[in-house]
Amino acid sequence: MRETGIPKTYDHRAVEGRIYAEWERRGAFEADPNPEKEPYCIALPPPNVTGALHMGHALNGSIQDTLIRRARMKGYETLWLPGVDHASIALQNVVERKLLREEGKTRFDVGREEFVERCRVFAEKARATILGQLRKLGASVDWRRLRYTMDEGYVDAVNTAFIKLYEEGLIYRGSRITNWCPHDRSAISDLEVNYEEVDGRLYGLRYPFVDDKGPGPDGNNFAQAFSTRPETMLGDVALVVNPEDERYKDLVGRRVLVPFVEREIEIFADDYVDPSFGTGVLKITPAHDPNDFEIGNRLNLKPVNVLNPDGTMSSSGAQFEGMSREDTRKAVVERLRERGLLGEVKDYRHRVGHCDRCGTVIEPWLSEQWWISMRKLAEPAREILKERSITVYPDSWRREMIRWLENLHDWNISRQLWWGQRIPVWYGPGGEVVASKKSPGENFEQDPDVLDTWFSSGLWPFATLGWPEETEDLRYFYPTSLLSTAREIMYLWVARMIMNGLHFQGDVPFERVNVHSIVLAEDGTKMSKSKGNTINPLDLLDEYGTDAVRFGLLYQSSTQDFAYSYERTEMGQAFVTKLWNATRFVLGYPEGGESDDLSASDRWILSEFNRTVREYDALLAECVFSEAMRLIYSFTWNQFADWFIEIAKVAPSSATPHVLRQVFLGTLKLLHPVMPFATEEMARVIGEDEMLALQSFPAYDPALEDKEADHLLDRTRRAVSAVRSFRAETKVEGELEGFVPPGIEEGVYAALARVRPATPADDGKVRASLPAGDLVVEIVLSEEMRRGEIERLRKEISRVEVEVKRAEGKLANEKFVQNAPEKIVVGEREKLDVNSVMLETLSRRLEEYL
RNA sequence: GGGCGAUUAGCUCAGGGGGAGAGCGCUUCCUUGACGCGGAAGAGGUCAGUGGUUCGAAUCCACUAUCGCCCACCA
Repeated sequence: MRETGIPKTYDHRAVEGRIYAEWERRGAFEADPNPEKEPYCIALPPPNVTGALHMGHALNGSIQDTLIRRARMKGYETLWLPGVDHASIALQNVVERKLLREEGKTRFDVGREEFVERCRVFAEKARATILGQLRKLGASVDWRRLRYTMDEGYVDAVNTAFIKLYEEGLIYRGSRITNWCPHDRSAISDLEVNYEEVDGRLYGLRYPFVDDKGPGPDGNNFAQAFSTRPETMLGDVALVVNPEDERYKDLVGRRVLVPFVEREIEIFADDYVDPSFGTGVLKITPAHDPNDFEIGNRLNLKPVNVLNPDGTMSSSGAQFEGMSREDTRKAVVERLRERGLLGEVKDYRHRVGHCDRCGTVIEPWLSEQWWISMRKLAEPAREILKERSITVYPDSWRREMIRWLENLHDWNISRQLWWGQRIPVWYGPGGEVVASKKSPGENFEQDPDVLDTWFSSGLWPFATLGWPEETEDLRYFYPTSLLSTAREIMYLWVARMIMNGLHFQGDVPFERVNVHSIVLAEDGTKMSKSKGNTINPLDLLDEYGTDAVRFGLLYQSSTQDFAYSYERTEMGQAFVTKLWNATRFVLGYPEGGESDDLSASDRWILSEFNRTVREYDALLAECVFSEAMRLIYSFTWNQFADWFIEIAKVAPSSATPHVLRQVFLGTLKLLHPVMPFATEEMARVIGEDEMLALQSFPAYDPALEDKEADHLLDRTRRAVSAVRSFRAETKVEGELEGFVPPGIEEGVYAALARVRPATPADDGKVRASLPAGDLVVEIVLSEEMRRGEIERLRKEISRVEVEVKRAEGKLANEKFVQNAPEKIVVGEREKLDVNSVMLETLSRRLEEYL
């Protein structure tokens, strides 16, 4: 064995940067329309420019890069298109918090122009960070095509989409109840509201009668309703009871007074009211509750909006004007108590909406907003999913999206935020409303609002390829091949991309969707900054090496969420080391030319490798990463390293040097998509001239399948293991003598089991009979070992007896023989035969020794 | 209130009608000329519970328990 002079462990820090630079220098990741090749394209889900990448990004990056590199090696014109998202509301919140923390100012203190500039600067910085992290991760994206949702071209696509939808009547302006965030002073969509259980109270509110019909049916001179938000009573415009409610027949049509605002309102009947809830009387506040809004519409009542955009009481709030909604609640309750108008107050656990971005309690609030009418857009998307024109892994998410598409409401897309794409609508001096990219004339004012950030990202798969221009890129790469994403944005983003793709491009945005796991903290809970249990992927990449982290993540990745495990990363690291040492072995192994003189071992490893190629590739194609990792790991470690390398040391053929190198290089190629840096370096070390990234992926070759060699090596390895086992149990040292079992590779067996062939002179000596599946290995023993051998035989016999009985029992069952598949029955018969012979052999041996 | 998923070795998790798997941890042995981030040999599990379907169930079905996650306008 030659001295290789190669360090004993692989040093990722010394390798990764150099190799990434080399890939870039070679233009390895660049893709352009090429009529001679099939396209394969993934549009990277653009990370938000709000900070740094997290573990989810690391996982999804690993997944996408693995698929992309595999496709590239398989000969596709492969484009991974990178980009980042301006993240309107999220970034605005981040910058606002920073402003408050560092300067004690709000966005209103600095003004819109200055604030937007600060957002821009922040975004620039975050973007640089993120792109650096993608490089660290080894992402093989085409950097020339980097897109940003605030790029001029992208904004133009956004405006085009808006104007088109507006002209088609699918975008409209309307005054409705929206989810209002008083902190952001903006409307948000239904999907941006998180409902959380909170311990609240249910307050009994009494409305004194102001007509002359005397007390109510319960003898009181007031009607009582319950509310969790007593301050909203200032906006009450009616009370409502159920028309079927016998108790309140006489209440309908009577008039009561809303305290404080001293407004007289009427009691109506409406089916919506649940008589069993509270008193069965419902207060109607159309400006602050979506149900009330509808009931108010039915009753033709004008809403009274009592809140300002910042959550304080408006001028309609009488004496409470200017107070916060929280203070108003306390004050209203107190004043009611003083006036004897407060009924029961009960503890009440209920769900309250919070702003997804800032956590503020959402106020249902009547305001004028831009909406997209969803019904017409959703229908084609639903059809496409129903007919499985998009494959979704796992399929349950396809059904979930269908369900969502069947029940969705119109989408509020205007935001009263500052950071984002301005709505391309202009208001003229004469009340004109014009949707246009540019000002339609003098004295026109552009709508001050910006678009929901998901409106722009919904165009991602085609806007990144040049849309609305009919570019060559768009024609060649659209629809993209696959979208890989976390499930938390299936509705926010994925479903909308499908709708938009079908609407604007007339085709699906991607052929397949991979819904990946969520990476949880080590304790199985969600990672969150506030809990302080986040793991920074960059730290991991630095400590363990990118390839180890990628392998660990893919090994854990399935359709289930998983708790991040350092063990898996350590496993990846150990795997890299194992490969590195195999590299050193291959490098130091004697060279040999091509030879046809293949041994059974050579043929076996080629056959085994070939089968691995087929299965591994199929698993990756179906996004079954965890199983693919298990398979390639076990081939590399348990077949190639544990057996073939050991055989190559002791029983090589003239072809072995070539086979060893061929299989090892093939393994590096299989692993390259997953562990790009280390495999690239190893290939270089063993003398490959061309970078792996530019080489082709191993293809399955039926000619390499070799059942005979598989069978032979299977028997040989069992025989070797049986002897090793025997040695460990009996603690015999040194070389053994034994009879060579039939149908095995004699040289391999003798060398690895360290068994010298017995001679005819040994025929009469004491032997150990070692069962090894369907063969028996016989070892010559010294006379003094006879006693121990008797014990060992008894144990073996009782074990084999159980096997025989089990098989006999099964085969004696007529129903089993009749109903079980032929294969199973035959298998059972074979087991019975093998074990019967074994039992006979062992029993005979035992008798001889007794 | 609906829906989806999970419950498998001490730990973290794969698997998915025909003798229970991996990594880590544990035990014994091995400084063999790729590798102690290693090698060899082991120990360890009525696959949450109860019923059912089946010749056969950890696997399919129903229910129960526990834990997650989505969705929903009951004040």
